[in-house]
Amino acid sequence: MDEAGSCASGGVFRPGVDSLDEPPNSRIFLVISKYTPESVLRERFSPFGEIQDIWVVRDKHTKESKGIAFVKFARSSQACRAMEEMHGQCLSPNDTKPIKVFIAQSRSSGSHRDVEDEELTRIFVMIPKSYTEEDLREKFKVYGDIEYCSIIKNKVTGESKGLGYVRYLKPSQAAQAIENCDRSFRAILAEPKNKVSESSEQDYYSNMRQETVGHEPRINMFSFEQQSEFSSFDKNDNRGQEAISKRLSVVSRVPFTEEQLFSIFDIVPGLEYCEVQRDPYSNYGHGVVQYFNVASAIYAKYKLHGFQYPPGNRIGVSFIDDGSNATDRFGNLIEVYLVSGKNVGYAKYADRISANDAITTLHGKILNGVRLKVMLADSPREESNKRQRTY
DNA sequence: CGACGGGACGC
DNA sequence: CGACGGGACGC
Repeated sequence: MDEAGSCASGGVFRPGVDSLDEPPNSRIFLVISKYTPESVLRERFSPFGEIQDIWVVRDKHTKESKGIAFVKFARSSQACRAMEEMHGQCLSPNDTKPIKVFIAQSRSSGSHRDVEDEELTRIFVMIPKSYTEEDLREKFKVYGDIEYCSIIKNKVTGESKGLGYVRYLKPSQAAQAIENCDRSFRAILAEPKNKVSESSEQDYYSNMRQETVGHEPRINMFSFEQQSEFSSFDKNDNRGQEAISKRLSVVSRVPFTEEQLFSIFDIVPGLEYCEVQRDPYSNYGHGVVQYFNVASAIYAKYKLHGFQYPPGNRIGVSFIDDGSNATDRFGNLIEVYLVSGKNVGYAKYADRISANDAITTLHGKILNGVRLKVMLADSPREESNKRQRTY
């Protein structure tokens, strides 16, 4: 590229190859079974967008699959959604291991390190100097769940430099912001600030456990290896004043049985019970699902709202405010919601100080190679906007 | 004459 | 553990 010798025969410029990473982060890297054919990949990944290329890597001589594949999408948001939805799934019932899905490293980078969410969820934008963080949030919340917004300011005068960051919960949301926001924002992915010192991740973990003992919160972390297959679409339509709780209301134009309801929601660990409520005056299905904890309910709502069951019919899932959520802004238990990659967790602290302490200590730290997100789980008093915290 | 292009975080 | 083919190229 930089040699003066132009493009002779050696270091060729191959448009076909270089376009593999155009636009950036539009190609996914898959670890799959050696027996999964390309047709299955096409079938399972085409719901996420326009597939431009599928390549199952094979041994040059034996032609046997190496259990690796690349799928190129037209857009980065499509690749991100495919990753978010398909990682951890089994493509076939007789597969022994769930598949892994990552955004592929660009070919020119040469690195084989997994691309982490940290690098895919924060965007860097140019904004009018008059913008506040709240203005920024208002402009960019339509693209997804914002974890935080920040603006670069002069440290002495406090005046904006016209540059800002928006951190989303999911890579697909950051990608959609970049793809769809006004061009005047010049939105791009932000370079990670701290070139990760993953060395002390074990320390953070033990710190967390110590704090846990000190303030007696309950922390539950779940591993959701098993996910299901929905072409989840508008997962973002429920950022209203919803009260988070362990109970979910399920509605459908098509009636369902208790067994069917159970089989759907049992996908998420922690299901306590479910029941169907028949409305004799309509043919709609209505049910109530309850989990043992809020984290499971949050995750279930996130994964199953908009799920097609039966195919072609989307079910709606929303929280039922039954008071089971012990969050309290003036009183006792403060809930903290944790997100670590594909895991979600939930903790209760005795007071706001302890909760804030946990947040400042843990938020953004790298645990097991994944960036922790720690937020207050509920804040019904906010007059402006509340965010949905689910991933 | 008259408005384009620029762009990085308190450790 | 689990990372890079195929095709055909400018008058």
